[in-house]
Amino acid sequence: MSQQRKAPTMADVARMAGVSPMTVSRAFKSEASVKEGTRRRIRDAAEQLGYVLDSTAAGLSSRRTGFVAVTIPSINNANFAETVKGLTEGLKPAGLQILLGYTDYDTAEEERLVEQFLRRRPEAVVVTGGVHTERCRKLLSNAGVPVIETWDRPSDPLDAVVGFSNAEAAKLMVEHFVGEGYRKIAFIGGDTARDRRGLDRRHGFVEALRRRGLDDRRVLAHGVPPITMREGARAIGELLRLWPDTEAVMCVSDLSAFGALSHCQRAGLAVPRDIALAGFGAYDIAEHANPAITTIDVGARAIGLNAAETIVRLLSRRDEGHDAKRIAIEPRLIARASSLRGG
Amino acid sequence: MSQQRKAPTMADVARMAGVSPMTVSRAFKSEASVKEGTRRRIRDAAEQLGYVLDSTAAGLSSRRTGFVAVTIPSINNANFAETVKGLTEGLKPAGLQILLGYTDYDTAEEERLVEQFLRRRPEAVVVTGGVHTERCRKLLSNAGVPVIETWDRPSDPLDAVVGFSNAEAAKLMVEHFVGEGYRKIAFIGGDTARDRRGLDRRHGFVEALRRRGLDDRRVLAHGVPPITMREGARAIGELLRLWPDTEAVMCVSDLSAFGALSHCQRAGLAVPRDIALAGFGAYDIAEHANPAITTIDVGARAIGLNAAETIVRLLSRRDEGHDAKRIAIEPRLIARASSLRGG
DNA sequence: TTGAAAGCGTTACCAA
DNA sequence: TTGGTAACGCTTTCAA
Repeated sequence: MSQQRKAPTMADVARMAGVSPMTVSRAFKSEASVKEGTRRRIRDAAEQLGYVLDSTAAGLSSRRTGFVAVTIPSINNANFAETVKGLTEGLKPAGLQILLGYTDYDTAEEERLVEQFLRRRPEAVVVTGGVHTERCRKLLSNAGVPVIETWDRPSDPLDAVVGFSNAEAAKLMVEHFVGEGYRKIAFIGGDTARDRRGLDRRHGFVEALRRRGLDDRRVLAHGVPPITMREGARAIGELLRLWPDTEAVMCVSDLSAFGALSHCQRAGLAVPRDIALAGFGAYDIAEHANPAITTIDVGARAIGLNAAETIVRLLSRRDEGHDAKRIAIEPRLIARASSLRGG
Repeated sequence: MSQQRKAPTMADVARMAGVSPMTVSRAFKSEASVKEGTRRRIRDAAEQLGYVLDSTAAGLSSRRTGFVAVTIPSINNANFAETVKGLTEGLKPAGLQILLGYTDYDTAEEERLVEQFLRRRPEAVVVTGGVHTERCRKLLSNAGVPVIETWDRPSDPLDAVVGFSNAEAAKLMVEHFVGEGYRKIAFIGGDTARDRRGLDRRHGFVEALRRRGLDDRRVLAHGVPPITMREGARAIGELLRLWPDTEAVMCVSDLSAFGALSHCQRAGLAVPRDIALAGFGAYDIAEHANPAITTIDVGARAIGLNAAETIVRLLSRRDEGHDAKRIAIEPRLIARASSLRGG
C-alpha cells in the first residue's frame, strides 16, 4: 500500500519501549551491550510499529554507509554476473552490501552512474575496465575511497586493479590455432571502441599473428557492443565472402561465436572440417553447442572474490604501502571440438 | 587513490566562493534562482575542491532520496535485463535513479535485500513475482511507498501489479502443439518451488492438457533455478527414457530448450522430425539455434516501462483511487521450425 | 537573489 | 547498562 503515513523513528520506538533513543540504537547493533530484556522490549516495540532503521541517517552520523558501489557494462552477461556474485560473497563477511549499476558499455553513462553513486558515499567503488572519461577518473580519484578496476590491466590505474590482459588472452588462441595447424586465421569483433576489452583482444590477436609472420588482415568489425549472436552471424558471412579460404576464426565472445557457428551450419559448412571456430568467455552455450566451442575462461568469479578481498584489506589498514594493489587473474584456454583437427 | 582525507562539504565550497552554504545548495539545483555569476563562481569552487553533493544528507533533510529499489532474481538473464532497462528509461524523466539488487531466486534473500533497500528509504520498490516471505510482505506493506510486483499476476497483490499470467502463457503453447497435430506432449521444468513463475507455467500447461483430454503425466522437474542448458539436456534424456513416444516438449525456458535440442541432436534425433521442441522467453538463442526454437515473448521491456509509469503516477497523485493498479501484459507465441510439422 | 535558523534521524562521545 | 548532548551535511522555511 502506498499511503504516505510518516515512517516511525527511533524516538517512537524509544517512547513505546520506555527507553532513550540511544538505547534503541544500541539494541539494533549486535555487539552493543543492552540488557536482554530491554533488547527484547525494544525489538517488540519496533516490530509492532513496523520500524525500519534509517541507514541514511545512520551513515550521516557514523560516516559508514556500509555499501560498495559496483558498475558493470551489462546486466545480461554470465561473466559479469559471476564477478558480481564473487563480490557479494566476498564482501558479506565484512558487513558490506553492494549497490549495482550498469553502464551499457558507455563511458558517459558510467560517469553519470559513478557520480550518482559517489553522492551516496560508498565505502569503495568497483568499476569494470580501465577506460573512463576524464571527469570520471577525477571523480574517482577524489572520492577518498578505494577504487578497484576489474577485467583489465590498465597501464595507468586509478588505484587497485584486479584483472587480466585481454591482449594476452587472445594470444593464447592464436597459439592454439597454430598448434592445430591452421595458418589462415581471422578475428571477428565489434566495430567501435566502446568495448575496450574486446578491442584489446583484437590487438593482441593481430599482434600474435604478425609475430608469427601470418596474414593479419583477416579482421572484421561488426556491430556495437554488446556483440551478440546476430553480429557473429553477419560478420562471418562477410568474412567468408572477403576471404573464402579462411581456416580458423576467433570471435570476440562465445555469443558471437555461436552466431557464427549457426550461420556456417545453415550455409552448409561443417565446423571444424570446413572452418574452425572459437569464442571467448566460457559461456554455457560454448559447452552445449554442436560442436562444442573452444573458448577462454577468464575466471570471472575469481575477479570478484579478489576485488572483494582487496577492498576489505584496503579498508582495514589504510596506511600501508601500495603492495598487492595489482592482482593478476590467469585466463585459461578450453580446447573443444570446434577447433580441433580431429574434431 | 584511497586516502581518507575528509570530503569537502557545502560549507567549504561556500567559504571558497564567498557565499552562504544555502546559496551553494541552490546553485546545484537547476530550478533554483541564483545569479549566473554567483552560480559559476560556486561551480568553479566546487570543481576545484572536488566537491560531490552528499545525497544521503540531502535526502535526510528533504525527505526525497530520488531512487527506486529494484530486485530481480538474476543478473544473468536477458529478460530481466530488458525489464530493468525499461524501468531505467521510464524513471529517468522523473529524476529517479534505480538501485539494483538480485535475489538468486530465493525469497529469503529477497527479504534481506528488501530490508536493506528499505533502510535507504527508496521512493518506490519494484520486486519480481508475487511470492514473498511473510515478513517481506509486511515490510513492503508498511514501507509507505508504492510497491510494484512484476512478471506475475498475484491474486493477493501487495499494491500495484504489472505482469502476465504464466499459466495462460503456457496454455498458448499447448494450443500451438495441438494445432500442429501433436498429442503426446511433455513439459520440462525445475524441481523446486523457487521459481514460482516456472511452476505456474507448468500448472497452466498441465491444466490445458487435461482439458483437452490429453495425457498430462509427461512432466519432468529437474534442477534448481535458474534452469539452464545443462538441466534441459539432462531432463530430456530422462524424459525420452520414461516416455520414448513423446512427440512434443515445452521447456520452461529457451535456455533449457536449447540444452534439450543439443542433447537430442547429439543423440541422433532430428528436431522437429523425431521430436518437436519449444521454449519460453524469446531469448536470442531461440532465434539462432538450428532449427530455430518456438518460444513465447513475454514483453519484458513493456513490463519495465509500465512499472515505471505506474510509479510516477502513484508518486504524483497519491490520493486517487486504486484504478490502474493492475496492468496486464500480453505474451505472444513465436512459432518457429523446432515445432512446425513442415519444419 | 541571498542568508540565518531549525530541523531531518541517527550515532559518537562522555557521563552516570 | 543506560542516557544526554552534540554533531553528521544538507534543505526547508522564513526573513531580508
